Amino acid sequence: MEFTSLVDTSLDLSFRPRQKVLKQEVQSDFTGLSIERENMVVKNEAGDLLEELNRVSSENKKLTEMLTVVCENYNALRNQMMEYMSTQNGVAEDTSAGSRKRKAESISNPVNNNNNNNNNNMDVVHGRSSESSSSDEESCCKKLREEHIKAKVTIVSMKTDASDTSLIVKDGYQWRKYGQKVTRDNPCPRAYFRCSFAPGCPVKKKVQRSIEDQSIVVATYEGEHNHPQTSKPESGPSTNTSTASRLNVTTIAGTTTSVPCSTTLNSSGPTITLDLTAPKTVEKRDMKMNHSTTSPTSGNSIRTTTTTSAAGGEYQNRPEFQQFLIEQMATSLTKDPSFKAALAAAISGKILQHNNQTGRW
DNA sequence: CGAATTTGACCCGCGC
DNA sequence: GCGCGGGTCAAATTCG
Repeated sequence: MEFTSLVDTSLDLSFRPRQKVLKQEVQSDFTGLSIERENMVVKNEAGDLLEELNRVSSENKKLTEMLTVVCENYNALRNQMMEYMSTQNGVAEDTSAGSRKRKAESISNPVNNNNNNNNNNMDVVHGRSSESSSSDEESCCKKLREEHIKAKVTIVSMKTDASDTSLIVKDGYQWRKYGQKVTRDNPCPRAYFRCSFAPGCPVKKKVQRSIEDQSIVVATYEGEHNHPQTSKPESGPSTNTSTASRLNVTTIAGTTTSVPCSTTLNSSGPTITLDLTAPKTVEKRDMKMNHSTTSPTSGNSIRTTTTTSAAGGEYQNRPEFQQFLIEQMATSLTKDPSFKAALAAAISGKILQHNNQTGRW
């Protein structure tokens, strides 16, 4: 629902009419030829500019009022949407096991169905209930489901040996590989894993080497485990979603724009990479915080792409880190149209409130 | 021999 | 409507 993009709420507040006049004055002073006729032209222009200023001010006022209305509508709609989502969450979860059905599956025997995990069993059970719903509801639920899944996406990057092509990430959970694909944007194959420890565990992960640095493996986790961790990770921190919150691994909540500091390796923005295994290595140049020890088994260190980290607490106090963090936040906030709109609304609201109190404007 | 992995085929959403 | 590409399935193969 990108209706913020329908209305350009950005305001160019850098209106400086005086600048032009000053420029003219400076120019005439510079030439040293202050002709009377030129002064007349300047005076006339100043008058025009004053008029223009008044016109723009009134226009600005109108726009501010319109903006306030738009923001109010936006907030109202958003609240309605949130309410609707909360009421529909149960339904969305019911159908969250996926809607796709292969032709072969419909004619497959029960033995084949036994090979499927409980996900598919749930699919069968809930598929019936969703059949009764209308197509509109179905598509709506699908969108909500997608948003629901989106809210649980965690991206983790790990430093591994570039020669190691296994794409296996030892994160303490038991994964079953169910597919591999070469994607268009990255020549390195992407592997698809499903959590195989608990039959009904909906968590999936995609593992792919970074196109920029082949030694870095990017794992994308989708969903939340409904069971405890099977074993301790062999190296570095756990990269599952439950511990991800503790480690502040990049968790895409809702839309990517809501992440103040996007740290996906594929994104164009800078990356803070916390290597939680070597405390003394700091790559200052690209603000990569390395923190690595040697793994007892593989020797691979795990870098956790993150915004902040409990283990990286000492780095948070570093002025470079804080400055970088502030810059990142400022950048993402200024890029966010909804933030701009909210800010404009807040400012205009304050001004209007102040004017009402003082009776001026 | 059962479990895990590989891999080609299939499905489906999306852009043109 | 068609083609493309990402994601998934499931038969074949490998491994312990």
